[in-house]
Amino acid sequence: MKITYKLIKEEKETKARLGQIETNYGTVETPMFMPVGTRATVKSLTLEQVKECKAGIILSNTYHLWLRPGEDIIKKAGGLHKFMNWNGPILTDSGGFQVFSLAKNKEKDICEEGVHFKSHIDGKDLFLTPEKSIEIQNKLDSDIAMSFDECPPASASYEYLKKSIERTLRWAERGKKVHNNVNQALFGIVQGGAHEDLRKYSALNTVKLNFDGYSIGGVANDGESKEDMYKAIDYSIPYLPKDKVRYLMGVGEPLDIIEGVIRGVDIFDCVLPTRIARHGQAFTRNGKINFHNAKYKEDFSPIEENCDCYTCKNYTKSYIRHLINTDEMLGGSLLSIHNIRFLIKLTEELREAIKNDNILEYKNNFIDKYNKN
RNA sequence: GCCUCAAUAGCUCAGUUGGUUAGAGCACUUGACUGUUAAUCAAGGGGUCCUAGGUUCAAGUCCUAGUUGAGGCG
Repeated sequence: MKITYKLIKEEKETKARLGQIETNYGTVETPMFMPVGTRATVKSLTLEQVKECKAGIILSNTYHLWLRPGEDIIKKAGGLHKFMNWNGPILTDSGGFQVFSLAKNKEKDICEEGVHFKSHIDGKDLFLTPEKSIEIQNKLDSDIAMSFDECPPASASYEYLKKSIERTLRWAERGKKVHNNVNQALFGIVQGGAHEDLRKYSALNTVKLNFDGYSIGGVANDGESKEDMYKAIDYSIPYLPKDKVRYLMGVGEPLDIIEGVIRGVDIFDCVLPTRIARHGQAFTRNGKINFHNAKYKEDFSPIEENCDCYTCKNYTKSYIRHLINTDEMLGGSLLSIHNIRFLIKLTEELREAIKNDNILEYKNNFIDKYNKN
């Protein structure tokens, strides 16, 4: 069966909502943060560790798995779940995001049929189409597949974005036509930068195609402002059906997740927790901290006193600083665990705040501490 | 004892026929990262160019002596 979304409760003063996604690999609660495992691995972590962070759905990526090891090998392995040994739900991104940045000449390389680009591995000429992306995802057998979209930044011109959302709609329809995995949901993606009319148009017409869930794409892209990101959400959400999942792609920072939830988003994904971890930084209630900083040399307290993650229960800042400072792999792993758990815990607390109808109060308290630094 | 070579940032080293304010990598101190081409990228601080003389308009660079180190010959 495909996933089903159940709306449980809407928060009193905001658009935040509590929900459940039932999948073939278990039921997860929303709002929820999904760790990213682009190449069928959440970088530097075992899936036992990811599970211990209480992750529900994890992400993987069509473009990267298409190139290596190839979707046929994963199909032979029995699908992505078996291949990577993850018995929870998986969402695969379509590759649209990767391919957009790989296309050198946006006007020429991105055409009606699909996107021409060179492999980032060997420079080989490649061509990815909406049909191909869905076919690959069908074989990968993820629980949620994403439509192949064009992902231009909010800074793109109005004219460009207008043409782009039209084409993305046609791509969405084409992908839906070839989609044939009965155990896999397919999501549509709303684009349109920070323009109200474009977002509305894109949302209404994507919903017309009747997908199993809807994403807001093209945000947190190319240094766009927070205001533009929030606009993109606000301009899209009103046109999305209440009985389907809403996914804000690529977000994000703790404050953006809170703002997203308040605006009616259910699920999020982001590379930040694992990337900044490998770069030596950690999320905390008092803002991000950087383990390259000398002040942690003799700090024998955990990253956060009350954090329930494996890292905080077992290691000190001093030790983590030492690992980061000496380029030891374990440093990135321990910080990844903390950061993923931090964002997942954040969404757990947001769910609690929705139940208690006090999410704005929660937000204000959070921001107070987070920005104090 | 003699000969050769070397000595430049904390470390390892570039530095042209003498010619602006002596550079790099690493280390150090910081910053950035939002559907991962990223264990990445960027910035900053840091110099008695072994010492003392000399030549020259001008010396890290040439000359002399010394110091320290490496190697060679006795």
